[in-house]
Amino acid sequence: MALTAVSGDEPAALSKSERAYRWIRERIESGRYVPGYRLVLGQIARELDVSVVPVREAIRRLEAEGLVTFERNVGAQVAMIEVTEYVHTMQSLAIIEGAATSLTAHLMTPERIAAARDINDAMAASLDDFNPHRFTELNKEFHAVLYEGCPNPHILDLVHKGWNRMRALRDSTFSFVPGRARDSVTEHENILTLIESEAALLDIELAARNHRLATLEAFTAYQQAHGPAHTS
Amino acid sequence: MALTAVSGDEPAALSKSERAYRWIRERIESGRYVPGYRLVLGQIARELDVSVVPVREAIRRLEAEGLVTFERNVGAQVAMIEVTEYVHTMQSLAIIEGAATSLTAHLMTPERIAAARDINDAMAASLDDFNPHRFTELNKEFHAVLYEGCPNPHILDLVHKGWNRMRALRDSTFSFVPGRARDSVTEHENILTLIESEAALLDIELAARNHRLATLEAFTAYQQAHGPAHTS
DNA sequence: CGCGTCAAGATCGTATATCATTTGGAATAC
DNA sequence: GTATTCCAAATGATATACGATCTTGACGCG
Repeated sequence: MALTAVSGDEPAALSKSERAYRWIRERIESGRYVPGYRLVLGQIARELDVSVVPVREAIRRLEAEGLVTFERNVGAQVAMIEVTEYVHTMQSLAIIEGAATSLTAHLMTPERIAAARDINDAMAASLDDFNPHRFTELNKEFHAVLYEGCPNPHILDLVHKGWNRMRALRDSTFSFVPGRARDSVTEHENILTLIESEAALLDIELAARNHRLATLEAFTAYQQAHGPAHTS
Repeated sequence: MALTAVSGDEPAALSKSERAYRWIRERIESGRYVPGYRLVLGQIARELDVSVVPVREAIRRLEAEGLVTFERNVGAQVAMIEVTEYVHTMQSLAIIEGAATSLTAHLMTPERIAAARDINDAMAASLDDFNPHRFTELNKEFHAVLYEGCPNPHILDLVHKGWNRMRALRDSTFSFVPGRARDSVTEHENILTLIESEAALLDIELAARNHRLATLEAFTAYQQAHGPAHTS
């Protein structure tokens, strides 16, 4: 009942604040809003055909999640990541993702392991004709297969947030450190073998953790050698 | 003018939205707003002598942080924690806090270790004439000494957020599981010994992790035996 | 006596309006 | 030519107003 169709459209079961949130977030995650991009309230409000109030709320949520930074009376911009923060985030991601992987290990079916191995094979195949962006995508998929079944949703959430922070860096470490990709594929296979053989969970956890820490070390070593990249 | 000390002054270097955020958060963390307490926008706005808009933004931020839950057209309330979520949060806290502790271990000065030991001695002394609330406070202080110097601010932040979630449960596990407190003190001393003797970082990490996991297991075992407590 | 319907109050959702702050550039003085 | 001051446009911050939705309890019917 109550066809109050005066204003034209119903709430669509989604508040405008929520719509704004998803809209902005999607644009950040898809890369259309690059790190440092300035989010102007009025402009976004016009594009979404809403007032600024819901947009403000959306940005506040994104701020609390760390996807955007905010300065009073100045505005919001897509969060940037500096080298030091990258290192810290990678380190914590190593710990959390390692734990998530080991917690998921005994739930891995042969099918899922096969799927992971397929992805890793694709990564190996792409080593010639190397495309960092593509490789990073596959890398993410590979690890997602290993931890997405994690029975602890809280840890899973932390892993996702960690990956989100990483996206602020254009194409992850593989863009900078050429040799790292090949080692990475080898370590992937090693992790899969551990899971298949039902190795001790701690061994799996440490393998996954050290895999990521090795990537981080490759990055920092490269930084040392070549001077800081233009990450700001 | 200035009927109330808070009205027409200058911005005081703090936006109203920010003030509302801190005000609500302080009330939640101090326990004045217990889990489940309903946060009514208009009421809070009147108490702070501001309009509802800044209050809304504050609550959005708190929502994104997980301190409050929100339902459309119904309102916000201080986040509650159910048993299953408690287990998941404790598990992730075990992992993160263990990592934080080991990362901080080699930065621990003899003074800080002594401070931690003093706190643990106080915990031991309070075992007779047991007060769960007091014991929980000391427990938090003890661990804080062990990880607050963590060089990775990101991990430190995660530890804090984990503890925040825990507060939603009245007085932690020590209220339920009488025997656990004594074991806890022993394990604390064990951790301190490991740090003092500069044991392998992994051993320290696992000791800290298992210490918390043991508390969790004591809780779940108690749950099994006595039926679910009234945690809602 | 129980259940459905409806109306009133409470509360949330959003738009509009106004004030405050920042920022960039033009005008002016040196 | 450079530096400084000041003004105006852009943008953010907040208040107020009104419509939408939910909750609650009264009322009538079976």
